[in-house]
This record gives sequence, C-alpha cells and structure tokens, in this order.
Amino acid sequence: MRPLIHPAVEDLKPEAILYALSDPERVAIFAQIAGVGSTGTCTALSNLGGRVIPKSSLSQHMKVLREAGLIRGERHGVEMRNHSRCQEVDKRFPGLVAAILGAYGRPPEETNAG
Amino acid sequence: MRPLIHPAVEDLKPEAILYALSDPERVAIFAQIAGVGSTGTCTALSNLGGRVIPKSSLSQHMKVLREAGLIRGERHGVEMRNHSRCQEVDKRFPGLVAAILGAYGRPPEETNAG
DNA sequence: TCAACAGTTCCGAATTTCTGAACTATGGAA
DNA sequence: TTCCATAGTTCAGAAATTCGGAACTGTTGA
Repeated sequence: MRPLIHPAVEDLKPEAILYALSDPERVAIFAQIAGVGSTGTCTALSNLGGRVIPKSSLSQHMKVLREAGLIRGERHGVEMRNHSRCQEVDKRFPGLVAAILGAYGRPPEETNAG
Repeated sequence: MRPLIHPAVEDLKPEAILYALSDPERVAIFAQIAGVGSTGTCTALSNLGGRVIPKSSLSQHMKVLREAGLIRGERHGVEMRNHSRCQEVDKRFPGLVAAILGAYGRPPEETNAG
C-alpha cells in the first residue's frame, strides 16, 4: 500500500482542483465530506444520489480529490476518515471552492468552504 | 460544416465549465479571448505561451469552450471571431469565472469576468 | 475558374477512465 | 498464533476520450 499523497498548500494546482470537481459524482462525494456531521469513510460515501459507486471507482475518486488537495485521508484502524481541506485551499485560492460548490447548487453555508 | 452550438444561459452546466477550464491551454485561450483588445481568431490564438497549438487541436479546444458556454463564435467572412460570454455565465453562476481565472493568476480586472 | 486562407472533420495512435477481481492492511475472536 | 471480517487499494483488460496530421469545407479575392 503506497502512502497517501497530500500536496502542500503551495503546491496546489488550479487545474487539478477544477478537474477533480468537473465530475458531478466527485462533487457529491466532496460536498458530503465537506458537509457537517459526515464520517467521510468510503462506506458512508458509496451510495450518493441513488447510484452505488463500485468501490474501485470510489477509491479512484478519492485519490483524485486527495491529490488535488481537496481532502485529507487518515487511517483510523481499519477505516479511512476523510475530511475537507477547504480552509487551506481557500487561503491559496480565495473564493474558488465556494464559487464552485455554489454553481453546483451546494450552498457553501452547509459546508466549511470559504 | 455543422452549425456551432451555443448553449442558452439556463442550460449552462457547471461540470462543462469546470472541465473546459481544467486545461491550462484552454484557460490561456479563454483568458486571451476574455482579455481586452483581442480579435479572438484561431490564428491569433495558435501561439500562446510559446507552444504552437496544432490547428485541429485548437479547433477542438474552441469547441469545448463554446459548448461549455464560455465563448461565442461568429463567422465573419473567412474568419471566426470569438468573444467571451463571461457576463452571461456570471449571471448564472456568480463569481465562478472570476474565481477560476483568479486561481490561475489571471486577474479578472484584465478581463470582463465578474 | 483558380488559389489562398481559416477553420472543421476524419481517423488512427496514444492516453485516460472504469470496474470486477485479486490483493493488502488492520482488528477482533477463538 | 491463526483465522475471519472489514475497509480500502491495486491490477488488468475493455471502453471511452484526447491528440494531431491529413483531408476536407466554405469564403474571399485575383
């Protein structure tokens, strides 16, 4: 198992963030993680919006979000807990994540974006 | 030659906009078009940032930007003039384009974004 | 009618994405 | 320890997408 990659704030790339959030399924995952009261485990995320996401696909989605710098994953025993890095991203690219979630109709006030 | 497709404001999709702007080459093209004093023709856009973009690739990039609703293309005689639809997009998704261009280090004040 | 020009479409090669199957890592029970 | 269950990752082949040279379309002017 390779170690997880979490880019430093100064290494965040707009193109990676935009690409990660150009997929509605990843946006749903990210919004869930950024939302309040989510455990952010893959199990909790595998059935968003009615479709069951295969776990290999979900793992790839998480990797894309992680390597874009949007979420941070930490192993806790057998499970992985994911939480958003909105505040760090917002420091680097002010208003970006909030504007994107807003465009998708995911009000930033339900998350910690912005 | 198929007619050009320009989605109506109410049909704009965030995922298409994010995808279109997740490629730095397309961002450079879009910023050039959104910038002041650009003719917006393909010829004027084929040599941005030092690399010569093959014209078939450029045509595809323009199509992606057009169908995302970010630019509008109009035939004028033999050439195509492209101009940005920032103001329309901003009405639908306030602050989105400005935040994205800002993240790429393309100050919105040099364009008509936002 | 012809040539030049601006851009589009075609199509094969290269790259990327998707997902079932196999695998790794951790924790708990016996 | 050994075995099993759980959570997620990695592999690998199929499907889809992207890239770009060549051929093409449509317009203008000679």
